[in-house]
Amino acid sequence: MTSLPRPTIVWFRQDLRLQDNAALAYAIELGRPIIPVFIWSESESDRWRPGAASRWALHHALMSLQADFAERGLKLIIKKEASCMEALQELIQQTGAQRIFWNRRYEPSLRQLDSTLKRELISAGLEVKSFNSTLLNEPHTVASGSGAPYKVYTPYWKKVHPRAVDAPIAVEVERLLPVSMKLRSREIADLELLPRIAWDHQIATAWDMSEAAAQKRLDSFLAGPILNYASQRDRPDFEGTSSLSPYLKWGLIGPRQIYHAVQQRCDLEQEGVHIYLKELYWREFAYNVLYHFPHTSDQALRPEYDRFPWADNPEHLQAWRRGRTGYPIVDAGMRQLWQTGWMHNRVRMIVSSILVKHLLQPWRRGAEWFWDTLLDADLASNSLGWQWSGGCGADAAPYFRIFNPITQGQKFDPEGLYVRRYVPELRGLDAAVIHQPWEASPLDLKTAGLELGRDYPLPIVAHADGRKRALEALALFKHQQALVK
DNA sequence: TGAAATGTTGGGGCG
DNA sequence: ACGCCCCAACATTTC
Repeated sequence: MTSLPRPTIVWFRQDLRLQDNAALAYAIELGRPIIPVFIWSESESDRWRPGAASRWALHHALMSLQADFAERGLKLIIKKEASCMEALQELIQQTGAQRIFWNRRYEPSLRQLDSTLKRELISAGLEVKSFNSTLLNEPHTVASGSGAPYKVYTPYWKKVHPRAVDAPIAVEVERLLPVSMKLRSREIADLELLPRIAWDHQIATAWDMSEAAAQKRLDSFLAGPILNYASQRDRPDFEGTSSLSPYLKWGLIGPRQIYHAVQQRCDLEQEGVHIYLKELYWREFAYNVLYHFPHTSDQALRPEYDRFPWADNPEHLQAWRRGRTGYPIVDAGMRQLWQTGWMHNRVRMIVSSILVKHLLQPWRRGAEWFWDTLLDADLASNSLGWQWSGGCGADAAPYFRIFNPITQGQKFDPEGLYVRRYVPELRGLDAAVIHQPWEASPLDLKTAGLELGRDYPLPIVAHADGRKRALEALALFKHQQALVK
């Protein structure tokens, strides 16, 4: 019997694509049969196990990746085990694989898991290689002049943006070699990533979770919206943003691909293009902060804020979650999130300001809800965003920065189109009052067929009162902290 | 990637 | 013609 070439395992995790996949490309270079595998080991995840919406996205991303491999005669192996090590060992024993490659992850608990695994696999005699396919600049390569990690975006950006970005890796998929033996694999459905009760209908019509769809979305964004990005990105009533975040989440597209497509197809002098690239670096900055300050998914970067006396009001929290705060722009955002698995970024800032400032709820409650409901739920970006709103993080909003949900609505949804789309009970109201229905005249309300307090709630707290309360609470806290020091 | 309060300026109405 | 007031528009400061 001729000795068969030993296959290479490519372990897919948050890089569910064929193109620009460094681990896969390197495996192909070796010219040996490849076993692509995905492992679901829930018991190994910490409290930030993927939320319901991103599990939905994962299911569809795996279906798509499996189909893409099947087209080339390969089977994406699905494993469901208590531990990744167990799953990998079984595969190694069964196939005689000698090498295992993957693309690196950066979430603190996953990084720890990966480094343990790498050690164990090496000591078991395997060749293990890891790659970067997720970031433009990995956090360990970025430090300030003094050697400290950056905590402020602008100096971070100034440091990294002049660096050359590696071109996306062209993966020669036609050279993919399958293994000849039949390998045991679970069905993707066995992972039970889909919801038990079918709440995903609208999400399914809004999102096609495939590598091809990600590229299509990139193409259409670069062909139009990016030109007006400077002004339109803040308008939730238009599709002015890239909407690529759900694809970035599981790596259906990578930032190198986005960056180079922008470089090649866009006028870099244009303001919108420039601002968009800066947004891509916000994602990088978020990874940088979480990597260097691994506690910031759970605790404030500024430790004194963990002693802030946040309110604990389950009714308020629930009203916020369900989009029943009585502020139309907030409720539209929360319902967009619930219905579509995504929320416009401008509105994310408004809804988080309401929760943390007007309602004084802990930013962690908001982060947990976003984690469960966002298709793009990303630990680094989510933590950074919520700590920004909470005023307790890196480059955070100062404590006195409190959004006015009425003026924000009027400014960024001037016709009320966004509100009408997601808060149907307000559809009959005129643009002049749609962001403050309590100001509508009795006639307006009658015409709109609306009774406040019955069909739509009155504001959960009057803006002026909520603002005043937050300012007082935070000023008092600042004062007390100053005394403690 | 704020909002509100306060300050300043300048045009126009009007006695 | 002039001073006075009002107030919008803009600028600055304060939270």
